[in-house]
Amino acid sequence: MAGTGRASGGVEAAPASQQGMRRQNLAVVMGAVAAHGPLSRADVAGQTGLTRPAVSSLVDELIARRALTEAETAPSGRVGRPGRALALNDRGPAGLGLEIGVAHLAACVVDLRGAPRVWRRVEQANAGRPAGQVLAEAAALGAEAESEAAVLGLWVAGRVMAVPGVVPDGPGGLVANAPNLGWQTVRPADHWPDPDAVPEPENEANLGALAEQRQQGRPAETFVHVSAEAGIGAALVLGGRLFRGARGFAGELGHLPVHPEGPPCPCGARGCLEQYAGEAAVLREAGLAGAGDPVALLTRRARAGDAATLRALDRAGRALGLALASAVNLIDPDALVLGGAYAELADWLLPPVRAELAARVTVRPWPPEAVRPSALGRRGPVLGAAWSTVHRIISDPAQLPAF
Amino acid sequence: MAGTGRASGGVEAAPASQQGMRRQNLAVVMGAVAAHGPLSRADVAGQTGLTRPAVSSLVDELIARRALTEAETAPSGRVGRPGRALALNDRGPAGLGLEIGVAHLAACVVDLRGAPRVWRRVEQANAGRPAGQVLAEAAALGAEAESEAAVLGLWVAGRVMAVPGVVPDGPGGLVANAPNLGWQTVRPADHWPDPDAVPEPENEANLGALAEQRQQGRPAETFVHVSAEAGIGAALVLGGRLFRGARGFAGELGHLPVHPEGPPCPCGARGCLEQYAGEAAVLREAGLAGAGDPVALLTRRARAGDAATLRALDRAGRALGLALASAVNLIDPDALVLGGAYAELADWLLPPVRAELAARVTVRPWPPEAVRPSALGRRGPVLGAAWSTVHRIISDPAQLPAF
DNA sequence: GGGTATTTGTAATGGCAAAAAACAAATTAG
DNA sequence: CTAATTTGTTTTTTGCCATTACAAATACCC
Repeated sequence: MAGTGRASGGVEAAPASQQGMRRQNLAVVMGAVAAHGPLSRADVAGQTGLTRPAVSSLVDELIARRALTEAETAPSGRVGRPGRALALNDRGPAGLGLEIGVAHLAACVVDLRGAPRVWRRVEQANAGRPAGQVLAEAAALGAEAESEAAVLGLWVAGRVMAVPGVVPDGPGGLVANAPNLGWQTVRPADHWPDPDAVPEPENEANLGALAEQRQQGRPAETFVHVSAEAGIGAALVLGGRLFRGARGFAGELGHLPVHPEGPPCPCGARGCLEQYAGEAAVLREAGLAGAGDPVALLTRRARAGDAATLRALDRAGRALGLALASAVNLIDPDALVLGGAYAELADWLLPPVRAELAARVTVRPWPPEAVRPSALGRRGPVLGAAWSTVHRIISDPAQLPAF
Repeated sequence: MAGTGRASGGVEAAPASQQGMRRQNLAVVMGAVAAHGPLSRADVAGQTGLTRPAVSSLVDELIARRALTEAETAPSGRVGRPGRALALNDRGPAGLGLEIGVAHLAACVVDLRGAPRVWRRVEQANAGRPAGQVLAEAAALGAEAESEAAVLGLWVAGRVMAVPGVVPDGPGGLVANAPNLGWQTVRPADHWPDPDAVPEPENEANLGALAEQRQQGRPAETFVHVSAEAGIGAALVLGGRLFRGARGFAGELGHLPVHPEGPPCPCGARGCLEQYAGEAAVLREAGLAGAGDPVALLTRRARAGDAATLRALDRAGRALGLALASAVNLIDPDALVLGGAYAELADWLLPPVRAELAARVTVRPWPPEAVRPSALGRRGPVLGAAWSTVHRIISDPAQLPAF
């Protein structure tokens, strides 16, 4: 995965060297500045446990690598020589996020502080079109965003692309399957015009979850991020790290058996959650035909008080709550986040979801507020894609080129 | 948790020091010897990437700490000076495992190589008795085992106790709730006669999972270990590490909603797995009264071909398969292990479990052999308790006293 | 059987990074 | 203006691994 490192696991640890020590301490300093705002060298020493001379040396290197900058000395108000504030460089390395959606392309660039500085979004239907064509357009959008970022003094140090599909582990950068786009084993590198700017693909639900984690001030360490586009997927963040499963298939929430003898699902089973809370099922139950943006349509009808729509949403919410009850009993997260289309329908989905959870999560305390809509909505995946590069740099600044 | 370290997570990493480097490299050497049998210093250097002089120095220290021993020089057959074989010391530090079951006490001591050297087991009913009394008897059993181990040249470097209940995180060593024993917020330290020999409590299902992981030659990195005693619990091993959830409640498989409108459960919900695959439910469905060992009774009846018993077990297996289908779709493990009582009933449970999984896990390949009975059966938890100390020593030998 | 090549383990040396100690610089308190 | 305090750097020390060199123990070859 991009940014947080794929699960390593195993007993076979690498030996520690002096370079490794240096590398880790660079990351420690970087992390302290990232987490606790502008700090002086002495503050960093106090926070991390490193000595002041060590911090000085590390900071020198981080400044040389354009990761940190020295701000002007702030009037501290306390006695003694004032420290010189260190902050993450907002005119240095940056992360590019791309997104290929069913109905849009998006790009954004964020600086090291995490602030989005460049936005691009194009509404266009991508389903069924040749992958090479779509990727070329995404590349053009990304190049535009990069050149606009260059004007702001930013240079892109990493590129990650959100796609609505399965992205297996491994260095290949392969999209194994993206049914809503009609993609099968597509390798972006094969179609990208600039071979030095090929982005690493990643599942959009995973990136949305990373974005959500960052968005929270004190992020939930362990949570489940549910995201509905055409299918229903969940991303698991466990102990602060994205968990992808043994084969990269974790989070297939849409095929949890909700009513064992329920309606058949194209997957071959019966009573899967998608048959109750999937986009097609909700539209069918509400008696609507899917013209235009189905989420907007549902929102309009629900707000107007249409009985069939409200009934369909309630049914979807109860089924979702049932599936999430299984997730909570298994995983014991401290939060559930509804993202994607569910975030926009939260007004109608949350009550039945919370009711089911209250009834079915009984062996541990479960406050209803633990399930909440995503704060980022549709921008989550792009932001997560861009942020994941920033996260990678902050957790290992040694990979930046020295000047 | 005992042995593998509780989830640390978070961005706040500790700074690396030279002592830390040394510490890690001691563990690297130790891990290489533990994983790949007897090795010479040169072999270790080749395997780990450390240089021979570094390995020499590290090995000296490990020998001084009684973690490694030098065996006699083996006739290698190759040209050149033969290396001196290093092996884990089987006359040095050891791990004590204790177990408090509903109907027994158990203790065992394993040496650094993982071999059990001392066994103790007492069949006795512990449910409902005063915790202090039971703990005193367990302490006596443990002391016996320790003194027998001393005769073999082993000294106990850590003590872990398996209990059928909830053990929250934190240093306290607290058993929050063990319904089958009738314990509520019991702190072993308060009742232990020898304050220097207080064991750290840990949930028995978790320890059983650790034991299972070690038992496998090439251990499954990510698997779910289902264990049925009176309740149904699951331990999750994700990426090689035990996962306990945000609050320590992960793996409450028994209360996954299997049939949403099913029979009411004491937990307050309806249709929980325990109402189909729990001990009480199976006995009721089979028309049996719980006299004596209920698992032995069920096995006997099933072997005799009793129709009601077979029907009850089939029903339990299908419900279990349904719940496990949810687990597989969510977690994407590469194996499911049936432990505890389920291991002994595997002949009758496996077919329906596998059938349900085959029908309901469709979005990823799922070979039926991926679900298998535990190889250790009832000894899993004690062994896991003892092994967890060994694991702790191997992954950080610096904590051993120097001589 | 003796010499040579090969491999192992140790000893001496060097380099690197952080810790410790000492010091210069910049501010506030009086 | 002086003393106290805090910051950041310079210098020295310490600890550990890498490199190099070397002694020891075996197999191979003649």
